[in-house]
Amino acid sequence: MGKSRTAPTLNDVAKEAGVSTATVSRCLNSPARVVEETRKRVLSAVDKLGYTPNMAARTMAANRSYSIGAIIPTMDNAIFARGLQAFQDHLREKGYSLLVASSAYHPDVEKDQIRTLVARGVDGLLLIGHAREDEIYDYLEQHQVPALVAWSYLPEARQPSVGFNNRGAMCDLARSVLAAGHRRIGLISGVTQGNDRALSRVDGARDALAEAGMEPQALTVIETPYGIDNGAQAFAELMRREPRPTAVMCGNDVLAVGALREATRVGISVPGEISITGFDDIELADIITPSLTTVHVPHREMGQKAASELIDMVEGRSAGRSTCIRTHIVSRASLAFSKT
Amino acid sequence: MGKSRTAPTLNDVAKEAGVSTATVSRCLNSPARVVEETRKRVLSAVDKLGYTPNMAARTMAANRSYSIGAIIPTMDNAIFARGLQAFQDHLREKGYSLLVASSAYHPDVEKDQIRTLVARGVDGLLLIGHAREDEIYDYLEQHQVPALVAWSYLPEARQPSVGFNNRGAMCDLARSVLAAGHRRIGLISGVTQGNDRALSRVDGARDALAEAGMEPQALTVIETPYGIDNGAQAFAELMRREPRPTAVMCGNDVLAVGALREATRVGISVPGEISITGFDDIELADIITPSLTTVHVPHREMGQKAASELIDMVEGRSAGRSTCIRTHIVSRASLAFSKT
DNA sequence: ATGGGAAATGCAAGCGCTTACATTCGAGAA
DNA sequence: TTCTCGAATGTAAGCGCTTGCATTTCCCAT
Repeated sequence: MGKSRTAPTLNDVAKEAGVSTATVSRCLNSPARVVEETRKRVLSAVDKLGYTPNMAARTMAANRSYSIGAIIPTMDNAIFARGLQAFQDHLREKGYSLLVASSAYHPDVEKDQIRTLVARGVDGLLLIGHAREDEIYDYLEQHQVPALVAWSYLPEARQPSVGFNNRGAMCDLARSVLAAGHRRIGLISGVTQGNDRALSRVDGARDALAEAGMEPQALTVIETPYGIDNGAQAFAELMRREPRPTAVMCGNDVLAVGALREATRVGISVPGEISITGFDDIELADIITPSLTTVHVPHREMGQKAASELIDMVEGRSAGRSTCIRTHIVSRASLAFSKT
Repeated sequence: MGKSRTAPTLNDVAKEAGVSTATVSRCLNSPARVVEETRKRVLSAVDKLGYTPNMAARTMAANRSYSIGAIIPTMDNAIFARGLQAFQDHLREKGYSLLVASSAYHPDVEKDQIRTLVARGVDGLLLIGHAREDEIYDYLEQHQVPALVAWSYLPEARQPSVGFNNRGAMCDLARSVLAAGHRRIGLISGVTQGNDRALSRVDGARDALAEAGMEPQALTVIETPYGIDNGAQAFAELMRREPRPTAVMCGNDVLAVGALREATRVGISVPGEISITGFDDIELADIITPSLTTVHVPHREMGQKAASELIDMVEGRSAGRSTCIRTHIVSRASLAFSKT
């Protein structure tokens, strides 16, 4: 309503309502401490003036920003985008805002972003995966910024995590592949350097082979950054290997889609000649032809749980509990019995 | 390095370097105003103490936060995620952080988010589409927060925009459909209420029909929220209409994928019996079978341009220039000549 | 009536930084 | 040598809010 050039402050509201700024502040933050009549007066003044608290000032005075930072490798990938969306929805419900940064899978960038977000006074931080210099965790501790790891579940790690068992899930999937009679398996992994999730998935596949009494060489691993084209290229390379694998497992669905595309391009039938598996179960997995056998990860649930746990930590209700989100294998067309 | 319980402040640095806080501040913000020798001393003190400026304090004192807010309908959709990624990359390069909120296509939620972000002191705001109460623009003006609209280009609108011509692009695409001999066309649109992009796309399709001298009834429009399942459902409904359309244009690729899936499910051949088109050219469009004829939108370019324009506005270098991003039609398998 | 004590409110000191203005310094001009 | 003036630095007043502590108010037991 006001035609004032500058936004109303707590002081303006206080004057308007005929109380002190302290009372107005209390009205807004712990209404119970203010008697009803006063509260009404204050709130109507707030309304009349169209007052909105200045968060920077509040942050400074209370040393609390009601904002949470999240650093994810990339938003390009539907996986993170979806989880992040759920995370932010829940945050918002609880009155927190989300500061997002993305590291492009670059440890140095991530480190920098962490400093930036901490300097911005975030109350808590969501990080993807555990692999990270100890120094960073020290820094976070020193600054008393609670951090929660997601997309990975490692209860014994220094940081609490809300995620899933990448290794176990991949092992289960590999068991299915083995059960389908495949004995020469290719694995297109994401870059494992600084990415514990990618690494765990590789380990999981190895576990299954070992368990079946097979030699490690039965598994040919290629590492490549996540991306459709990279998946396609890696697949092409695997096809040149002798002996050719009869099944290609992929570190995530994006790589798998690339592999599938390449197979189609060069006329290799899937799953006729070669079986392919993915990981994550993004929408794409069910849409593509042939549909992808993959590991379903409940990203929304994870984002939601991560938000609520992180808020509990921030508000001192928890010292950091780890939660394991259950995944399951989704069997679709791309995996079939080995013909050999 | 310090084992102090609390982070070092400007004051600590000043003491360490034997100068006043003003000098330290100047060192950090306008180094040229400080003589070299002093600067060196200060910077090494900064280093030694591991000082990081407190952004809340800075925001408060300078009335400048070096953060930009973005409110997008959803991150679930790959389109926004990708554009947003580019946006934030560029922001970061220029020293800005990104505050993200999503409105779930809900005007009220969006309004609320705008207030929240303004209260948080963002220096500028990125909004998707123009359709919005005037009151909101007044509010933004009153608070002197520059806002830029993206995903839509409307040079004559109140707010500057960096986007593309939704109407023109859809019109072009519809021309191709007509050129392929289709005369009964179905259109699965996103919800147009409060979504100028969706509405423009419908208008664009109508333009092409009118241009070809066809009656408006030749176009059957169904509105549904974006989503694969919704696209499938809408497609099913279109198939029940008499006379059945020979081509179904979709408001975006996600809807188109749904339509395609439904066609496959009920055994309607695409493009044999029915042609389908999308909009956006997400990765999916090229992966799916049959591949989707669609409008290619350079999202990364748009995000990038939006960031640089918005920063220009924030830093007073521009009063808000609008930029039109060029789109083009990508012809793939899903559109073919009408057999009838 | 009155004293006591809890509840409600006010007072004012910061939070860490920027910046207008004041002061100091040094070098060249007179 | 003294004066002038611009450059370098210091001083200190906020920015808008929260919160510990002081003060006032009000209700009830006595």
